[in-house]
Amino acid sequence: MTEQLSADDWTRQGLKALAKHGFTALKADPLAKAMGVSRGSFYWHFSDLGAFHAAVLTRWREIAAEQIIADVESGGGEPLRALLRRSLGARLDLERAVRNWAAFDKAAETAVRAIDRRRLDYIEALLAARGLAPAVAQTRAQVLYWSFLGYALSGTPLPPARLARVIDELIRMVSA
Amino acid sequence: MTEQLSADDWTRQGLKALAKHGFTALKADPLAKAMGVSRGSFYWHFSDLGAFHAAVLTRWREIAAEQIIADVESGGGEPLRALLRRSLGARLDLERAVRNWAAFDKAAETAVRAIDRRRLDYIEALLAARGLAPAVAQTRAQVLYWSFLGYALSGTPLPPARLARVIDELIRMVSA
DNA sequence: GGGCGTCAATACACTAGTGTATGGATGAAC
DNA sequence: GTTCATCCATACACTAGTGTATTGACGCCC
Repeated sequence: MTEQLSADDWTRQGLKALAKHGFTALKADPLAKAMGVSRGSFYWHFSDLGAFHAAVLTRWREIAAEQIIADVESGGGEPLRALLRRSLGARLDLERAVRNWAAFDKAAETAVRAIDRRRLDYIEALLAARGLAPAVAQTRAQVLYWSFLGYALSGTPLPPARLARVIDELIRMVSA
Repeated sequence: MTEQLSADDWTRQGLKALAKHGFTALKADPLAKAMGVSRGSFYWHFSDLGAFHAAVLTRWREIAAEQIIADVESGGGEPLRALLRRSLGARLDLERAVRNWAAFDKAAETAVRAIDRRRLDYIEALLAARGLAPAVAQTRAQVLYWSFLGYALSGTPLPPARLARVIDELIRMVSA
């Protein structure tokens, strides 16, 4: 009987709804309808909405972390360029939704902060490896990351042609 | 009788609530309670929530535009530096709240887009005036504005000491 | 083939909010 | 001092969602 749902099915659906409709869509009733079951199932797998939200956030943290790793390994060339290409090219709806959520929910804010720390440290290390002094690397990593966030949250994807130019500019900006 | 409220009093309160609690606080009932009146007043001044939201957005557009003007005029020195000092130093809760809102509300999104256009054009003109070629000015203005947005939306204000270093870096980055 | 664990449907009481209709207070205008 | 517009209160019906309690279907194990 594979018709039965697991808690994981619910969190997966949660992430999907989150990316597509924002955190306001993380409600038991609409999700249940979207999955073709009743809330009875939801409340069997999760004690309440809070528990469900926590599960969704945990899953997001894993994904967001995985992506960093993937970016590190992701290519032969310049790791910085590879990272930018991958970050600025990807679907960023989920990123945007979680960060919006973080403005309203303490747990989401904590998750976002953790991911930010991790990404920032990684970028900083990349810049240091390219020969920047620690203090400079820190500031430029910060600015570079803000640029990424601003782009992600603006919600307007770049046409590929401009994207290439933007990446070149970004690399120039953080280079000695 | 100055005890009576005007539509403007409501929108002002709306902006306050927006900055403090986010767009989910833009509801008739809680706002009325906060102002010590009943929803009867609200529904006298506004036909429905949509009309109220539109009024709040209109007011925000005026403010956000005014701020740009103020930044242009704001000082003797480098206009770019003055702009950055003022933008990165200000309270950005309202900015953040409106942009969050824009992810859920079409009218808010339109308002945000309009303000973005205006600010981008202004920054681009500043960079062009500093001697950058048009294409370069466009790209760097874009990146600079993203950095601002990323900072604004990250919700973590910088300590003044780091802020000075960040501004120096930003100016270096967009300079020939 | 009874009992048990797993998963889901249903019905219930509850909360927070919308919008409407109606009526009341207050001040100005005549 | 009546009439009128303005502004607010109250009561109502409605919607969308929460969480709980009870019950039912299904498969498995022995």
